Amino acid sequence: MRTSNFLLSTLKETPADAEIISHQLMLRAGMIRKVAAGVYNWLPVGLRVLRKVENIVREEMNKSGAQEVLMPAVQPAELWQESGRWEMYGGELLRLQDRHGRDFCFGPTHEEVITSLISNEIRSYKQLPANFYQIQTKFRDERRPRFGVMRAREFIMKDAYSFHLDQEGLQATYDVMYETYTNIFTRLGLGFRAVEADTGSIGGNTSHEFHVLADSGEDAIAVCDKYEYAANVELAEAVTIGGDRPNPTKTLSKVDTPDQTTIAQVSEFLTAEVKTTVKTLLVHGVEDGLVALVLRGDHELNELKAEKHPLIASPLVWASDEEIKEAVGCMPGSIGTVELGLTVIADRSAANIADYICGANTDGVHYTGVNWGRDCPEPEIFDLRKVVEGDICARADNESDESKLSITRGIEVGHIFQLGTKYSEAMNATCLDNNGKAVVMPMGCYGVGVSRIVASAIEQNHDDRGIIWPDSMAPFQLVITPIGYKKSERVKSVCDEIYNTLTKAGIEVLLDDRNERPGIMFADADLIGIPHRIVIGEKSLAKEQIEYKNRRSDTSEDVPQNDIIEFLMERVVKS
RNA sequence: CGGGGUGUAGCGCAGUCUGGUAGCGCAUCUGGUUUGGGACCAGAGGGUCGGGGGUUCGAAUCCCUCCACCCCGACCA
Repeated sequence: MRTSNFLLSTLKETPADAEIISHQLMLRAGMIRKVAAGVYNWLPVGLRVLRKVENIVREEMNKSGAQEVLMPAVQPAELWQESGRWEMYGGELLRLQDRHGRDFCFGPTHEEVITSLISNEIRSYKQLPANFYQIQTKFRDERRPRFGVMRAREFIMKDAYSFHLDQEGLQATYDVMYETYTNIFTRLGLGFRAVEADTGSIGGNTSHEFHVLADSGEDAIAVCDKYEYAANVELAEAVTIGGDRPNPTKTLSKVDTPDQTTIAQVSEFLTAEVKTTVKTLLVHGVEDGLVALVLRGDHELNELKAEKHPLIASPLVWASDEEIKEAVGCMPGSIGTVELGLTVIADRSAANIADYICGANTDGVHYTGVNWGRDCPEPEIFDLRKVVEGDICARADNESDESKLSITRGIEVGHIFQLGTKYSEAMNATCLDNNGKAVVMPMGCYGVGVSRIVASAIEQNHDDRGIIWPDSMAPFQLVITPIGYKKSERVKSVCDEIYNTLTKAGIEVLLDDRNERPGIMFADADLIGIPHRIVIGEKSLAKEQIEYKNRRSDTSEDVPQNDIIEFLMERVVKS
């Protein structure tokens, strides 16, 4: 490709509304342009990268034995009513009506469509297992789209759905997909990690997320290398801290704490360590009435864990100030475990401390020296809190520095689930087993955020000059920067010859034949992140040398003109 | 959904408080001088000042209203 025939819409200045580096660079490099909140145009440079990712995903999926299909983006409401998600899915589902007033939605995911399709196509266990995928535009009406294509409303996703005779078959395909995803992200040249994950609204049980590791990631991941444990913080198990609960040593006493309502205020006012306080949070129960959740003052509630408790309403609903006043007689900030009169569920660590401080259920008053079993009933114990850096790994058999969790951040680019029979049951997807008996097929589902991968790769690979693509994703492998293309016949003919030879050899070459100053051409090539560059000018040709530079390296090297083709063929990865 | 903020040329911004013919830098186009890391000179084009309504002799500026976009939050006990 020649730049004279290619839309290189680079920007010198950073658009004001782009917050994170990948969004800024995608705009500056002329990869994307915004059409509406969370909706983007892909320009030629961007689309070339997107297609690279798509192709790698497609190749690896095909290798795994999955079959490509294409389902409609617009789906009839009936299918969603059948699965029960028309009501459940909420605001993220973009609902539409056709001219007859019939309800449709723009598909945010395709479990309904595929299950309905396959239930008609697959009749016999002999056709199983089967795995179908597509690469397609999805729409999820995010309440807050942001970060460019990282969290867009319209985006490209690879989604796959597998069907099985039994759980064993599902597990086997799940393992194959785990392997396939590992291959995909390895081929893309990304630093990533597979982590145990919550299954969220899609449903099902076993699940792993694949995260590209980056500080700007929206997810926190707890990792312990020693025990090979990695889990999304949403899910990561928090173990009890500090052995058996100590015996009480203090007596229960009431202290006035006027206007002290937060943990920080109370602990400072009473000159006590934060971890000797507990906070009592009131939420709605499954039945009418409130349930009290007790955490150590320095810990935070993990709402997803709380929602899994059978007595707690899901989704979690916080008690309002009025409800708290009515049930307890005080405002939030002075609630405690003594004579509370509500069901109490305590986090493992909160249940394991003695002589703690909590509210006295009267505004401006707290208790000190509170002990479970003596001053209030023993609580029900449940894992309620978010893990924090330095917690002991749930898989560890002893407490040591090696068994401590570290927390890193990641961008979720892949997610694999074992769905079980949630959808096949609802939509009656059965096949006959070898006894001629109808069996509801267990399902798996496997997603890759194709457009998000593009952004996450930039988060991981950039410098102050721009993007540094891994070879596998680069819009072009090589850029030829001539010095004096329009002035020097010799420069022009050498450039054209190398360009033609390499292009014929299947390498994607960008020849910068604009009549620009070298500084502009260098800046553009660096900004759009082409991994390999050669510079051809009269000066070096006089020495029969051609300058080569890798985008990642600070220095260039001179290559004899006669060896340049061989040199480049060796270094530049063919697409 | 709650809170905050911003809408002026393709991009980045000033002008709004205190009403009086719409500006700057970058980009674009023309001519010239340049040409190894975002050049210089001269000239040119480009704006319903987010939309609608109102006040006024006169509105980018004041008032009302709608819209779009961005940020923060959704942990308060």
